[in-house]
Amino acid sequence: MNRTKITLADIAESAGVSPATVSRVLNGDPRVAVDRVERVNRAIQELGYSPNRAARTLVTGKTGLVAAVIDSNLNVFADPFWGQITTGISQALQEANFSALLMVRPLDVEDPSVVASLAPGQVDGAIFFQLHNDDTVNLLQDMGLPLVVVGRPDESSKLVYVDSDNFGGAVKATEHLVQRGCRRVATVAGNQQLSSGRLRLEGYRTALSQAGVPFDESLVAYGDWTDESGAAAMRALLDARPDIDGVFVANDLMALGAMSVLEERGLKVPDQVAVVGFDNMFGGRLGRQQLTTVEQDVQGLGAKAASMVIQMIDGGKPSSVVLPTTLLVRETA
Amino acid sequence: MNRTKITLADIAESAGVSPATVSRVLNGDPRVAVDRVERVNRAIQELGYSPNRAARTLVTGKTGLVAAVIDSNLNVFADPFWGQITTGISQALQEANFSALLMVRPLDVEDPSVVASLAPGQVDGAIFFQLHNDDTVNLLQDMGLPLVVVGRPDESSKLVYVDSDNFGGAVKATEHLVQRGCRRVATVAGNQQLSSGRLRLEGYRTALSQAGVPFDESLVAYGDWTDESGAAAMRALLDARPDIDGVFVANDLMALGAMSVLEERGLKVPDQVAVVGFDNMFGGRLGRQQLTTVEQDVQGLGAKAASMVIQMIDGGKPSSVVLPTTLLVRETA
DNA sequence: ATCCTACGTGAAAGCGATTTCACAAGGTCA
DNA sequence: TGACCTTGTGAAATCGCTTTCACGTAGGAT
Repeated sequence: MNRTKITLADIAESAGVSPATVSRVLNGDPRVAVDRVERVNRAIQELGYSPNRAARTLVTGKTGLVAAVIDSNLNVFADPFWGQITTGISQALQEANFSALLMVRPLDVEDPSVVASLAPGQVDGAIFFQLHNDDTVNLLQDMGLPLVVVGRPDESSKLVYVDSDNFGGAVKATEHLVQRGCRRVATVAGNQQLSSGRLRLEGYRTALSQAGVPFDESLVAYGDWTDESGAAAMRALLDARPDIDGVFVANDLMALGAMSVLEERGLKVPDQVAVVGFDNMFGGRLGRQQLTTVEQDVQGLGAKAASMVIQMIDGGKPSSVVLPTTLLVRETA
Repeated sequence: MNRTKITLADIAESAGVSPATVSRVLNGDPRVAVDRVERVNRAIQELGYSPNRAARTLVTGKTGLVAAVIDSNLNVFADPFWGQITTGISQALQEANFSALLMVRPLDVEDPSVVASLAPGQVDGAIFFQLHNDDTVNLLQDMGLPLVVVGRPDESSKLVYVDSDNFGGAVKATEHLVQRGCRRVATVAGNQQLSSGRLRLEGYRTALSQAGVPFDESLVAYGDWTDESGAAAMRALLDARPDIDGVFVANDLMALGAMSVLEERGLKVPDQVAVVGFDNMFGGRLGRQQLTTVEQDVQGLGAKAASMVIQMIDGGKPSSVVLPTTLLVRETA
């Protein structure tokens, strides 16, 4: 219940040394005599001192802060993805003695306040999520801000990113359906504005073409990641091609919708139509049957992003990373 | 691409005024002559200046930071709740010119690092989530840290909190089942370690007792919020009491599990057994049928928590708040 | 006219750390 | 023994901003 804040000077006095020495002890300078180190540490203990961040920041120029910036326009609200990745980020930063500053902002607008809060000296680095518009990010990068993007940006972009292997996961999922004997493998693709949506569709196409199956436009339908849209897409698919016997759905929530349509139509999963999802949401326990799906390590994604920013802060030049995804074969395919 | 940082002094020089005047303009001091205000603002624009936080913090003693502290022991990972509430917090803070500092830490252990990072001078306030152990929080409160808890703490606790009306929501859900004509209304209760779990169960009991229905232990089963546990609980319930014709399930995910069991047993929802959930997860679109459920305004919860902390920082003494919940009647009851 | 008040402004003193620089003491080498 | 390092320490400057204080200057009251 110590109301008055104690400063480094107090420690110095209490330990009978100079402030400089206390500072050295605090920063692990090896040149300080052992007995003094001990005296100082004891004083710190007794007085319950912890150094003032602002003061330290002011002189060193390092804030110890990394911003996690989320575009508030895309509705991450309902997606567990969001909680997982921030958890990963926060913990990784923490281990390196950084703190995570959370910013939920509309990034599509050219917003000077975002730039201002990330200007040199405000934070040491930043992690951006799934942006449509790279302008702000590029500007900040040009200003010298160490910065990593989660999700794949435009091809042309020079930004460093981390992403799950959406493409590879989709390939595995589709291959699995083919190997299982499916002859008419359809897909419910996700939002094509997002790289994850595009890459999962591309994986599907690639796997089929590698299996010697010509691409068939009528086997592709699009959703927007929600289960409703998955149901609608599945209906459209079945209406156009009743002979479908396998479907790769670009995320689990849409797979849930798709499966309810299959049931509606009296089609047995996986015997008549096999289903593979993506995300491993709720461990595949999302629907009535255990969903066969592709797992991505979302928390790992966050942790990786964090460690890469830290690397950049330390002057490193990490290159972009794609984390592996795993096919989990369960009941539906 | 301005590599060298510009300071307040640069602005002063460029505008031909003293640093003091620039500072006054920055802080909206009304005593500065209009023409000077304009000169200063122009200089700020031209040089692209934004004030250094650390320096400001150092002199004012205000960090502009509010910590959001989550117990990493409880698996918030998979729960969309988490993303929603932090979004609410972050946006509300932002509007008041505060930033959110994210800390995911094990709170059950007496962790000195948590206390240290929240010690006076490090942040202006803090928001805690769902804690089992109040010790750390109470300590920090005693140290004078403005602090709000999300979720209801122990009765004995003097902490200020925000919570959804779990009790009221459960009452409404149960009443709805009774009014609908259900005679044997069971419940699948959630984790009783958490206040939300306890209060939702209590709401169920209260509603029944108000309807003149005596409490029946055999109509209560417990889960741990997962759909698996919901399924297990539902099975136990049906085994013990095959005459159940309505069930209030303490969250939507468990309701999902419960409904799959009902279907397994060939029981029609809602005709033979009516089901009401809690949370309005994914807008009730979680299962095959549109789930009747209780909605809570999670983002509002976060926003409220944030505004209360800010109030406390400004010297106010806000009292705890319980936000209303709404019954959404859809297909399952 | 004289005095007082009010207003706008700038000089300068911090805020709490880090870090450079100089210095004293002791050890080494010739 | 004297010259030269090495090592540990403290004094003091510094980071960029806010804020007190004192100082003109102008207007109002007497």
